[in-house]
Amino acid sequence: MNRQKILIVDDELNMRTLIRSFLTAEGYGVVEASNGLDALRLIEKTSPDLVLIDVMMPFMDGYALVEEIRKTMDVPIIFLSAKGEEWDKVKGLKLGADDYLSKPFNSAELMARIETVLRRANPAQPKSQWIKAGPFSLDQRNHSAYVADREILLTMKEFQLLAVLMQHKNNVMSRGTLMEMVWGMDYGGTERTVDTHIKTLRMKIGEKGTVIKTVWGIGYKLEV
Amino acid sequence: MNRQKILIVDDELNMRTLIRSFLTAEGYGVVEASNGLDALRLIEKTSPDLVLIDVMMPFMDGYALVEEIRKTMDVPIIFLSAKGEEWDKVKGLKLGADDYLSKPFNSAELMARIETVLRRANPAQPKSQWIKAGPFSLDQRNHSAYVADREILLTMKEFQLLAVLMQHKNNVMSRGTLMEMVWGMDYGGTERTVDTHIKTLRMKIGEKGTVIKTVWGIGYKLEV
DNA sequence: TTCAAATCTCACAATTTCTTCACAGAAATT
DNA sequence: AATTTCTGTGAAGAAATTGTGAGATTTGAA
Repeated sequence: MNRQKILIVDDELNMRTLIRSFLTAEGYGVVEASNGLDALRLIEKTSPDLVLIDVMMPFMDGYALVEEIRKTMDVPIIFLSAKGEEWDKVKGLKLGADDYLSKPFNSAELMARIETVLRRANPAQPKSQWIKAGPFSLDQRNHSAYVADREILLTMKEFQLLAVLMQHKNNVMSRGTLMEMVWGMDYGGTERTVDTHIKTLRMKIGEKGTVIKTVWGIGYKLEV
Repeated sequence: MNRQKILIVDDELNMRTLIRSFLTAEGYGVVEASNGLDALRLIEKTSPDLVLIDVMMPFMDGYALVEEIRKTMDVPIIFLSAKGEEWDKVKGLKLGADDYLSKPFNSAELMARIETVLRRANPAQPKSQWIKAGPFSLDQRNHSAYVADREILLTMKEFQLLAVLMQHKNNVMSRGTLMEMVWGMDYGGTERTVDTHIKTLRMKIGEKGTVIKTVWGIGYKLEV
């Protein structure tokens, strides 16, 4: 759950299998795509932490894929040059890739590049991406939420509201404070909106909904 | 030492005395001025961390005073509206006040505003909010109360009533004073309401309920 | 644009808290 | 002892706050 996801984009099944075996052995999660369109779809859907892209692929080649990805996402990208292929380093990096690697490569090489790129991508917050409190854990980057290993799907407001409550677990938060922290300092709406989101949060959390306590006359508290 | 200084500007002595008792009980340092000119002089001299200003004052009213202060200082300011007066929120805040409070107000309200404004002005002070007296301890921020490590659930009025008694432990508090401090200074209800809350407080406290002594003909006292 | 999801608001129901009152009982006063 | 004054307390209902469903509005993606 906490581990980082890597998307492999390569049209050769053997290559994907090989790389996946490297990555899973190191504890990374792996998602695979055999072409550019699948890759774009999977990036949307799974928000990988890193994308490995083979330059030479049918239909949409690596360069084109990077261009597409960069229109919407800022995910780190490493290029893999095809076997024996001439590598145009400058072209790849200019297009927005973060690093490149020429086949054949060995696992140590690959891991070293991956770690470097990932570290560069999240410089000062290796763990602040994750918030944990009681049965909850949130991945702020992926916007994914778990209640005791069960994933729940939250909207933006619900997610942020839960995040604030978790960051201040066991502390009462007034509706005003919550409004300030989630909606912004000078939001003009009614504070009762908080109640509505608390309602749906409790519903989505399910059984354990009672962990969000109402503190009468004050606000809400996440008690864990 | 490190405690924060608050300047009270109000022409009514009673009001200043009342507010001072709130503030000193909370550990703030207090400076008082009865008019705008004195206030300006004291701000120069003592550099308070916060200024409480009554809107209605002879000679220089609150609005004029804020204008003067803002010419040289950026100290946080909270307006107090005069008794029964119509509050022009927009005018006050536009002029540079950071918050406002309408009389009658109670100590908890005042403290909440003060803390919010001070925190906003100086965002690095995790000041603890615990009050202790005898077997009791209260966390005002979390609205949680303990009797000898056992948590008891108090309503707002009960909590504030106990807080006031604790802040003045071993001193007799008349019903009128308690009313003033918990309900606000010119609350219109009957003082016997205090009795009812004392009753439920004693019940919730349990065995040790007798620490709230009745002082016949005068009021109540927390004896610890 | 057009649609669907997300968000916000509102009204009313449900719940909790607060206040008042009346009367019983205790303490002081005569 | 009788009387007066004050306090304890249970209960009713007033008031305040929260829960919630439904519909309006906004946002975001295709």
